[in-house]
Amino acid sequence: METDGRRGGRVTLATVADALGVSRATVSNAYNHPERLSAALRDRVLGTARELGYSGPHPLAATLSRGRVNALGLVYDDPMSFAFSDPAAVLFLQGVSEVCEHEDLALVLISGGPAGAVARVALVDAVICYCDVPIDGKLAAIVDRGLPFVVVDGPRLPNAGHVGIDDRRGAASAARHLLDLGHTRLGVLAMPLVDDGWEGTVDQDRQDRARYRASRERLIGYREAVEAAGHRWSAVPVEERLPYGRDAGRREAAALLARRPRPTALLAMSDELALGALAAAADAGLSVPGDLSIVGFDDVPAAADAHPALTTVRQPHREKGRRAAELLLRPHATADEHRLPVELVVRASTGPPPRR
Amino acid sequence: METDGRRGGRVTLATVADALGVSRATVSNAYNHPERLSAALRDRVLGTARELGYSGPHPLAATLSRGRVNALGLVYDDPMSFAFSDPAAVLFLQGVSEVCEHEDLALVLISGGPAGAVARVALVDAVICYCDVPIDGKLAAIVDRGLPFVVVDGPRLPNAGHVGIDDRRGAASAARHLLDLGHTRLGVLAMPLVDDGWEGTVDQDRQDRARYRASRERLIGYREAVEAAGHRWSAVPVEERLPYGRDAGRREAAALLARRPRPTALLAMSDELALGALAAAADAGLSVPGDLSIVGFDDVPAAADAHPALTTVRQPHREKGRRAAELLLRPHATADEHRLPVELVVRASTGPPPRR
DNA sequence: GGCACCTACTAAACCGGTTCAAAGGACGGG
DNA sequence: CCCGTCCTTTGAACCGGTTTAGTAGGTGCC
Repeated sequence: METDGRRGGRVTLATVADALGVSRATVSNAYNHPERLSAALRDRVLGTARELGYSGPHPLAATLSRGRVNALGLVYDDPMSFAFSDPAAVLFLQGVSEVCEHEDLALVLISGGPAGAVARVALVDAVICYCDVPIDGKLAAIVDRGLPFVVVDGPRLPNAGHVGIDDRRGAASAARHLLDLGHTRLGVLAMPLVDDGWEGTVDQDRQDRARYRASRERLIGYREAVEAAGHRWSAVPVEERLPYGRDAGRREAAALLARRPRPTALLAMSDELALGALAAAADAGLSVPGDLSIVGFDDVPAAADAHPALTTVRQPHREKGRRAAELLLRPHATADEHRLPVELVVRASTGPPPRR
Repeated sequence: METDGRRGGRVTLATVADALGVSRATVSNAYNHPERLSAALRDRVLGTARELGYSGPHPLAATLSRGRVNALGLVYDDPMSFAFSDPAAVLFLQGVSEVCEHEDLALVLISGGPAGAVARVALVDAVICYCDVPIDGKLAAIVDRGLPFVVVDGPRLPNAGHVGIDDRRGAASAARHLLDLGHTRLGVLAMPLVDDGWEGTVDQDRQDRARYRASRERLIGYREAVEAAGHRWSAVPVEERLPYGRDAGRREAAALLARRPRPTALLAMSDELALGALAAAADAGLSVPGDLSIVGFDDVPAAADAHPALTTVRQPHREKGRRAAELLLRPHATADEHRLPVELVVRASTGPPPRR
């Protein structure tokens, strides 16, 4: 028997094995299959390990043999830190982390270099792609590595699970709500549609080129409802500002409210944008919903707390996170596509248009 | 030369090496030290790899040799999913993730089993302990493994970095603000102090036994200010409710407001609790700050958006996250203790006590 | 007393790479 | 023509374990 014991001073499993004159397999078993050892030997092994300052098998090495790291990866298409300023993303993360917790998995947030440097080497068993599958390096890295993954809110991809909502229907219900109330002059607040740093009023071509499937679908939903009500979509101004967030919403709304005739209702593609619009309305001295109705999308917690409370389209963010994680854990226990329900939540930010 | 090529069908580095009749070292170099190979050979290696469907060195194996995983761990003492419902924690996470992004590191969220099952095997190079170092399994696992770590908001520990704020001074400034305004009947809204599921009015013994250093320090800060103003601390009721969050704040405040004489000002140990108190005031038909003043702690974004905007103690959550991460990346480039500034932000939720 | 069967433990292959010392060959200078 | 250098490439050790097939020794059964 010529194991190596302590090489370079590090205390490894072999060190312990040598100290006891047993094989490395035995020490390994003491940790991983205690029942395979006699109680006496097991205690001796564990005792000696403690004395030697050995804190158990190196997880990396164990993992290499076993082939599983017990971790779920999450990639996001903006820098990961942006996710933390988007309440919807935070809820989604919460859902994912609930499952990870329950399953004793680590949750690995992957961002880093645009070339997917981190994604290429991240130690994970599977990946949730909370993004619209931009064909940038991150996803490519995941696919190349052959890791199982699920796409959330993006397009369906071969060999990948899918979780999403019916964005089109949700958007349509928001628009229909306003139209039913009698509004005829609408405006739309959009998130960044194309990654070119552009700001302004969006024409149809740009709408069609929107990078995110969710953005495109929501626009189509609005459009279908507007046209179904007999109005021209081209008469509905769509504003886009950078960066994504409340301030962008405020500026978009300001631009729309400066138009004459002024819109009487705004469709925001997210609650963050809608909350910005609320601020813009206050800036302009308009009362909501007296002078202006506003509908959001997402139903984040702040929507209900807003003044007035925001009418919005609810989607189950946490549930999306949970489903995505579960889809990866039990690939075949369930359909690999999940379309979660959306629901219009009417609160206090919408009402009939002003008398005139 | 008798490498093994394709074993079990998996395409490994050896497969590629064999296909080309070169050594594994050469293939490895093609990926990790391209400059050491002639351009011709390098291209041949990479080309063959592509043909064979080899997507580059297995990160796990590479990592085992190198000893570095390029990932930072984060442990939290509640289930990780709770962190996502605490806006202060979310900001902290954002700070950490900014640094990770910049350094091309993955960020690993560690929760799972109370015994630290996940912490014991998580694949990380170092750990941020965003918690008060409860002596539960998670931290023990980290220490056993000999991983470098930094404690945030907790006690100073040997061989560990530290990031925090002056909780005591921050709390004292909040209390002093109210006392300066002329308030004499105060009440305190506390987060859960001891992990025993208890709810009610907290006596001094329980205050001293508070599990979290930050909780203890904030209480001491309040106390010092109160006593410095010549009042008795024992006359200030401290309420504790479960679980941590806005609803707990609402119920704590309701309890305090039911007292006779009624407190004219509330000190909330966090903004979440303060926002709950705002709701409780509305429930009770009290105007803020006319009938009741409220001071929070944290200055989360929602504090400024509240109605009325919340007076609170600002602490730099994101900066805490950044510092913690940087401390681990450059252990000696900087002092291993960081005490960040706090600052009272006076907004609209505080004013003089009602005339009578 | 002989044989099948357990139990407890071990040897050796394996996981999939990285790295370092050294070897082979080309090249330039004297 | 010989020698020292530089550039490529390689063999072999190493990272720190897990696992499988198999061996020694004891037990139960007839």
